Formats: sequence, C-alpha cells, structure tokens
Amino acid sequence: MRMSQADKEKSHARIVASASQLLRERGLDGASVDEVMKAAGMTHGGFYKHFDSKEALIEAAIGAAFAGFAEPLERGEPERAVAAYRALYLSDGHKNHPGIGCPVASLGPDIGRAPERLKSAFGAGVRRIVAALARVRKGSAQEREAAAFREASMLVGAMVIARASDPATARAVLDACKRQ
Amino acid sequence: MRMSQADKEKSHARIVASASQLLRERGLDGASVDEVMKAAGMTHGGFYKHFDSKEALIEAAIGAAFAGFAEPLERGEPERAVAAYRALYLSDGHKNHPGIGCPVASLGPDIGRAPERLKSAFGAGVRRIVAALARVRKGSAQEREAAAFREASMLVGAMVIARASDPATARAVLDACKRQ
DNA sequence: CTAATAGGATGATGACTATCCTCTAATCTG
DNA sequence: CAGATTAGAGGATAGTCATCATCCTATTAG
Repeated sequence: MRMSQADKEKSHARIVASASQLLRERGLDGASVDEVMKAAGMTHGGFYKHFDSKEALIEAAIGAAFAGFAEPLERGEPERAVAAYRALYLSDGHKNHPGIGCPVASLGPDIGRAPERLKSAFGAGVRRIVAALARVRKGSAQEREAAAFREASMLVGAMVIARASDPATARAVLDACKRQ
Repeated sequence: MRMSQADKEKSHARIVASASQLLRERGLDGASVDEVMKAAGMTHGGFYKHFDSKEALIEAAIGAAFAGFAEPLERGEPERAVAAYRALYLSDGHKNHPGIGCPVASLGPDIGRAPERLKSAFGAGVRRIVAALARVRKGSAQEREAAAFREASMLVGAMVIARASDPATARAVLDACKRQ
C-alpha cells in the first residue's frame, strides 16, 4: 500500500529517531534493522527504500543524536545553559536513559572502532559541545578551549563509569564530579 | 589428543588472554568464540571444556583486563606510579592500542548494558584504580577520593573522546588533559 | 481517468555464530 | 600397564541478521 510523499518523509524521520534511540540504548550493533523498523511502526521490508545500507542509517542516527543532545546547550543564555547542562549530564535520569542521552557516553568506544568518516562526524559533534562549554570560561581562547575539553572529558568519563558500575560506585562518581 | 593438566591450564590462560585483548579491541560482542580460540592457537572445538558459556569467558577476560591494567598503578612508590600512569593513559600509544589498555575506556558502555553481576565486578575494578589515585591527593579521605574519581573520569572520558574522533580533535583532548 | 511508479509487507537467501556431539589420542588412576 | 577419562579437533545444528526479490495497492504524472 503506497503512501504519499509527506508520509514517506514522516516514516523516514521515525526510522532515524527510533534508530537514534535504540543505538544509544544497545550499542552500534545492538539493534537489528528489523527492530528499528518495528520501533518505527513498520516491518523490515521497506527499509531499503529509505537507506542504501544499515551503515547509512547509523550515520544518520548519530547525526540526529548529536543534534538533539547539543542543541539545548547552545540555546539561550550561556551561563544558564551550561549550568543546566552540567546538572542534567550528571543526573540519575541521564544515567538511566542513555537512549535520549549523550551519544559520546553511550557510543564512544563503538565509534572508535568505526570507519574514519564516522569519527570525523563524531569529532565535529564533540567540538560543538566543547565550543559551547568554552563560552563560560575565563582566559585566552586556548585556555578556555582546553578547560572545556577537560570538563567534557570528565562528564563523559563520569557517565561511562557510572553506567558501568554498581549503584554505590555510580553515585560516588557522579557526586564527586558534581562537587566541582 | 589429550594434553596434561599443566598444558590445559596454559591453554586456559591463553584463551583468557586472547579474549581479554580481542574484547577490548572489538567490544564485548565483537569477538566470536572461534576467533578467540584461533588467537589462542586452538580451534573452537575445545572451548566448552574450559568455560560453561561465552559469558563466563567474558567475565574472566574482564577480570584479567583489570588485573593487568591496574596492577602497575599499585606497585612501587605512589607519586611515581601515578605520574607514570597519567602519562601512559593519555598517550598516543594507549589511544592506538585499546587491546592492552584501560577496560573502562574500551568496554564501559558495553558493561553498562550488561547484567548487574558484571557491573559489580567492573565497579570494584574502578574503585581499585580510584583508591590508588587517591593516595597522592591532599585533604580528608573523602576529598581525596572525590578528587581521584574526578581524575579517573577525566582520563576515561578523554580516551573515549580521542578514540572516537578525528586525529585533530583527539590530539586536542589529550593535550588539554595532560596540561592539568 | 489511466498507466507508470514506488511505499511498504512477506518471504527467501546466505553469512555468521553460540552451543552441542562425536571421535581420537594422550594422560591419569589404581 | 590396562582401563577410564578427557583436551582438543572436526563437524553439525539452530538461531539471528543484513540484504534481496516479489507482490500489492495507493499515489501521481499526464
């Protein structure tokens, strides 16, 4: 049963959105085409009408994840946005909902094993977040960027450690990082 | 062709060692039983004489990875050991050889999706590293532990970001973190 | 309004992989 | 040293998954 062009675009967006969430929840190879399509309300049949390959979907999904996760950091007044971002990043909610959280914390190592093209896209996403964090720092441009890189590293590492550990250790890392 | 008990133990150790490396290189689901056994110099046939399941192998491999990676940090004079650890952690060599590197940076998110038992083991490994890092800090026990948690987070996050990014971004994160 | 087109459903194919079974030759037990 | 035991090889089985081929039907160009 054929659908209109507008409907196809909606389908496309739903596929990307469900992939973006499922990949962050289960890892780069954790969601089958069939599962992604089911989560988008379809069967696997039409998938290749939307993407040339699963890899192409993954690329689109990562882009969507970065767009969704970096955007609130860039919007509004910098001091406030960054403060909110820090609190959100180190929250239990973020720890428990990787599907809508930071793609670096959920997919970083997987991307490390992926082709260079994906790494470039990922690096661009990281730089975007770092640039936003650097706005609220003092000092030279270099110093501000370096401080932002260190903060981003700490945030990512804390979330990775928290998710990979028992609850007590998780709380200890997150609390320690909040205190700074 | 049966081998002696001593030889079996050697085989066992080789299986664990090759799994420990392959898992860190390719992710928790990235190495098949066949590949692990081949890397250990055997065929897949004898695997279940050594482990009840692939999951049991993974558990042993993670334990071995932590043991190998945390041990040098605990040995010798603390100040010196910690300084060497920091330099090694943020080095290009560590970035380019995840198979013999920090298991948190290579497997963290995968463990986050694993059963609670694995997370407890992982959390214990993290605490072991944090305790060693805390020895060279000033202040109360709590303050020292918190500072160590922050440092461990930064190290892990920096390596995750560096591996997942283009070379320029990778250098930028690692350099920024070295500067602290 | 008709014919060509293309979403999306179903089903098939081929590759890969965890686990199990069988067999052989060597070790261990007594 | 004979018989029971077992490490590891080779092969088989069942399940999963990406991708392809076909079909149906609604859209849409003309």
